Amino acid sequence: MTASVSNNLKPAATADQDLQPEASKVKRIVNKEHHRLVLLEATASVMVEHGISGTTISKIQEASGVSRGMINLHFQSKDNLILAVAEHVEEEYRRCRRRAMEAAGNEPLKTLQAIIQSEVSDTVLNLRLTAVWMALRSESNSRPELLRFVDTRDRAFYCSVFRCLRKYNKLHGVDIDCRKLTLAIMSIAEGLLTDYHLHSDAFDREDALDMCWYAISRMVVAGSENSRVEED
Amino acid sequence: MTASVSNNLKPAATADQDLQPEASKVKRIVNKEHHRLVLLEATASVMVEHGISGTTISKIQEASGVSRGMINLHFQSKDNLILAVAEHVEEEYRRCRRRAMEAAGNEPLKTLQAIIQSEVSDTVLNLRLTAVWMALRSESNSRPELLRFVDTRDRAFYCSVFRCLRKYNKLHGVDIDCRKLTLAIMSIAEGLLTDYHLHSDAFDREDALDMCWYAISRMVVAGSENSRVEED
DNA sequence: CTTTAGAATGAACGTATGTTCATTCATTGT
DNA sequence: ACAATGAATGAACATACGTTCATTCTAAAG
Repeated sequence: MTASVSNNLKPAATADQDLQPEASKVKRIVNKEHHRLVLLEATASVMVEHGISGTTISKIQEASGVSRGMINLHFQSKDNLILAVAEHVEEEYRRCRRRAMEAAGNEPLKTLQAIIQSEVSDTVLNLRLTAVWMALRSESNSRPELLRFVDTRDRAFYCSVFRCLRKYNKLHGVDIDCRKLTLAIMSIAEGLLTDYHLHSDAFDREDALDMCWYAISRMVVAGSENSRVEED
Repeated sequence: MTASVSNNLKPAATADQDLQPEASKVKRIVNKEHHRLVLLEATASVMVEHGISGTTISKIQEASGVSRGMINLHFQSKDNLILAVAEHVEEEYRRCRRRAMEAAGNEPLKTLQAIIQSEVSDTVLNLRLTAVWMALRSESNSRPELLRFVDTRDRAFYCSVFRCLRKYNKLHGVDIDCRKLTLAIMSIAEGLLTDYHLHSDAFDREDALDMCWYAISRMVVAGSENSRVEED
């Protein structure tokens, strides 16, 4: 992560070598970082396949191909490794959602649709992410430090949905309860995640998106004029 | 469970003893059954407190107070015990929901409200049930036999909600998509369960019910006349 | 080429796991 | 009161767990 930042500085640093004694160790650091990632990915895979109770050092070693001692060398302990996996997977998810929110325009319902679409897409609803999340969530009662990586009450998510609804209110002169509907929408998204986890084979993404958007558009347009939201 | 059924038959059976040789073993069976329940409850408690990966024979022994060997005597193996806990907790949940559905009248929205109310009540949303469910769900990928006890796609739940909406359609001459809204309602309920699990302390039951019912009533009444559902 | 720093290894260790089974204990039937 | 039945016990066992650390390997510096 931080290694690649100082990577391209190396050729320029010839005059004062004493000031950058670390710059030449780049390749090693990159290698180390590479192994770190291999371990994180392997651990996630083991968690998906064997659940948290089946995630052992031996299985991780087998899946990653690196030696037994590497785990403690990189992460100090297995618990720490699990924590790092949580961090790793959560960042992946966060990055994906941020991209979806940026891509949307400033038409509130369009933005909302983009958010929902992203939430149902295979960048969020996939075996790896859902399985790891469920595993971490089930452990978060006994390991509270895991909670923040798999939370249902993400402020950023809440805010972006809330803003869409508030904007919609102003634009159409209506008065829907933005807080309640935001929570409802977040709840639906959470429900879909659980459903996907338990039925990844039978899960129909389009169908889910359809259901989701039907529900949302009904919640949003209710009471106001019967202006339907089906634009495209 | 089955033991208490034949319990009160014992005094009457004096004429033909040969036909009921089992009737006298009642007290023993009751004792055995009692220990079975103690083990199930203790295991559930350990799962809540330590997660599935922290649920060990030693901890169960400590929590239940019975001897180490009892677990294999009653359940053959630890895996089997976990399965029995799944069965046990799921039955508890199912019984509670059935009661809620029976209590409701035949006014569709009233029935729907009763179902939702039950789903948010402390008989469903409580530490024990949610924690055990989450633990089992996280393991259901590697142990598919657990799925049926913690499924998101419960047919009985689906049907009862669906019927309410269909009845509402007929009653008010509207044409909401019952399938989609049923799935949406189920999704919200699932989302609340996850949220409760991660925030049992901060969770506000009334607030959740409010949110839930606001969302549902908007979904249901949208497009039709602006007949509000706020009756009580 | 030689030296050196730090990454990588994996055998070894102590502990904890799930299971077994010879034994003890309590209840029932005679 | 006395066998007989089967539930309950817990020490003992083999295996698997997470962690350690003396050693080997490798890339950079002199």
